[in-house]
Amino acid sequence: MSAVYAIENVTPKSHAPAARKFEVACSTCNLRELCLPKDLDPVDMARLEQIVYARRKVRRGEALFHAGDSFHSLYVIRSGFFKTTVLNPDGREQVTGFYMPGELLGMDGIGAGSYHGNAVALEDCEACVLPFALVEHLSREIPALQRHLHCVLSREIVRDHGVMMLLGSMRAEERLATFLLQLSRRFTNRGYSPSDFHLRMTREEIGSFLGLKLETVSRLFSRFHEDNLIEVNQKHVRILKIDGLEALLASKH
Amino acid sequence: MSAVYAIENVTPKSHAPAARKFEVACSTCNLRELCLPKDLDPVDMARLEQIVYARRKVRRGEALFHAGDSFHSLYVIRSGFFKTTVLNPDGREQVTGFYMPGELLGMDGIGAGSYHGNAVALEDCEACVLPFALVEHLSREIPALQRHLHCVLSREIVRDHGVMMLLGSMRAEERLATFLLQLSRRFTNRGYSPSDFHLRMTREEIGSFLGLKLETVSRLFSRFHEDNLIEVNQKHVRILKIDGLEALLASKH
DNA sequence: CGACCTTTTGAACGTATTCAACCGATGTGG
DNA sequence: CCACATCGGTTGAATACGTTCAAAAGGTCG
Repeated sequence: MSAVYAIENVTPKSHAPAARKFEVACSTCNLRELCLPKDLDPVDMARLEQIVYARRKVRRGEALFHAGDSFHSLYVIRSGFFKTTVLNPDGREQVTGFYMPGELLGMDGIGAGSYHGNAVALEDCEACVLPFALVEHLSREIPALQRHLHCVLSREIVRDHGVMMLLGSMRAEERLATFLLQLSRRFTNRGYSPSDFHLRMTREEIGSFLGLKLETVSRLFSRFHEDNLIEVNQKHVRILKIDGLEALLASKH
Repeated sequence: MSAVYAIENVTPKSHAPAARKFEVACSTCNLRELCLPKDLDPVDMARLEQIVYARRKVRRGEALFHAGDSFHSLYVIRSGFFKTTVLNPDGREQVTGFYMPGELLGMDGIGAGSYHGNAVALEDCEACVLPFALVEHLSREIPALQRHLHCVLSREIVRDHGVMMLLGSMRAEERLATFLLQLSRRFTNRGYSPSDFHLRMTREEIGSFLGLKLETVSRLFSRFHEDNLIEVNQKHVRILKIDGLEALLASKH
C-alpha cells in the first residue's frame, strides 16, 4: 500500500495523522448515512475509517480535480457545493451535475486512469479523500463496502439516465421544474428546508446543465414567479406550490 | 452460492451444463478482449468462466429485462444489437443508448436492486448471463476482475457524460455527425468496416437518443447525403468523408 | 398481394436562441 | 467613501432552428 503516500497533493497545512484521525472520524460524521454502508459492525467501521486519507479544502472557483489529471482518489463532499463539467474539443462547456455534501465525486476517473471531467467548487468546500487503491483493497475484505461502492457507481449511472431523459425529451419549463424539485428533494434528505434554499450556481450554469441558455432560465424563473409557483430573488428560491411544479411535468405531452 | 439457481428464468431450451460449458468458453470467445480483463492467468480464466451461468436468446423486439424487474444479473452481448430506454411517468420514452457485441448491459440495476430501464433487442440477439452475486464473489478473489468491473462501470458513466454533452450543447447536425462517428469507431473496434454499416435502429429511435424528432433525423441524413458526406439507403449507411463529419463538430460556434 | 410500418419531403408554426439594452449587486482603487 | 468596473441577472424584439402536421412513396412481412 505504498501507493497511498504518492497519491494526493494534500494542502501543506493538512493536519498531522493523530489530529486528523479524530477529526475525520466517519463513525461520528453526520453524513455517514449518505456515504457509508449501513449496518457496519464496529470493527469494519474502524477499518473503513482508515480509508479517509485526508481532507482537502477547495476555495470557491477552484477545482478538486481537472479533466486529464491522473486518477488516484474518489472524494466525498463534506461541506459545500460542486459542479462537474466536461469540455468539448471546440471549447464548449457542459455542466454534467451539481453535487452536495455526502455525495461522491471522481467516479469518472476509474476507467481511464485519469479524470474525464472537472469538479469545481461553487463555494468554499471541504472533501474527504478516498485513495481508490485503498477502497479497492478494503472492499475485497469487507463485502458491505464492496456492495456499497457498486451501488454508488450504479446510482450515478441511473442519475445520468435521468439527465438524458430531461435533456432528450423535456421542454424547457419541465426541465427547470424537474431541476427545482430535485434540489428540493436533496435538501430535504440533508435536513434542510424543502421549499427555501439558496442556489449556489449561476443562471448560466443551470442553463448549461439543463441544455438551455441563461436568458431562458431567467425567463422561466420569472414565469414561475408570475404563476405563483415560486418566489425568486437572485439566488434565493422559495417554492410556493410544489404540486404546481409537479403538475408541469405530468401535463401537456 | 445457492442463489445462482434461483437467479435466471433461462429459456426452456437452454443447453445442459456439459454442452453449455464448452459452448460458452470465454477463453476462446472472440469478444474476450472487449468483456474480460487482460492478462489473466489460465487458473483465473477458468474460474472466471464459471461466472457465465447461461446464455439467453432474445428475439427482435423483445426485452432482455424491463424497468422494475428485480436485478440479479449483468449481461454481455454476444451477438446482435440492443437499445436501452427509460420511461417517463407521463409515458414518454427516452433511448439512453445502443449496445453492441462485447458490451455490458444491466449496470443500472445494481443500486436499487431492480433495473432502472429497459433493454430491448433490435434484432435477434444472444447474451451471456452474469449472475451479479457471482461476479461480486469472484471479484473479491480476483483483483483483475474487480478492477475490470470498476472500469466498466466508470466507463459507462463517462459515456453518459458524453451523451449529456451531445444533448446539452450540440446542434442537430453535430449530434447526428457525432452519432455516426461513434458508430463507425465501435464497428471498427469489432473488425467491421468503419465506413459501411447497417443501422439496426429506426429514425425514431435515433431521434429519441439524440433528442430530435424522426423527421429531423431523416432530413439530416438527406442533407449529409446532398453534401456528399454519406450515402444513405434506408438503414444502410456509407460514410464517404469521415473528416467532413468531423469538421461539422469543430466548426461554427 | 395487401396491410402496415418506416422513411422522405414540404409548408406552417412555435419554442428557445440571439442580440441588445438595462439594472442591481459586488468589489476595487483613487 | 465614493466612482467606477465587473459580473450576474432581467427583459424586449427579431431570428432561427427544430417541430408539427400532412401527404405520399418505399419496404417489409404476414
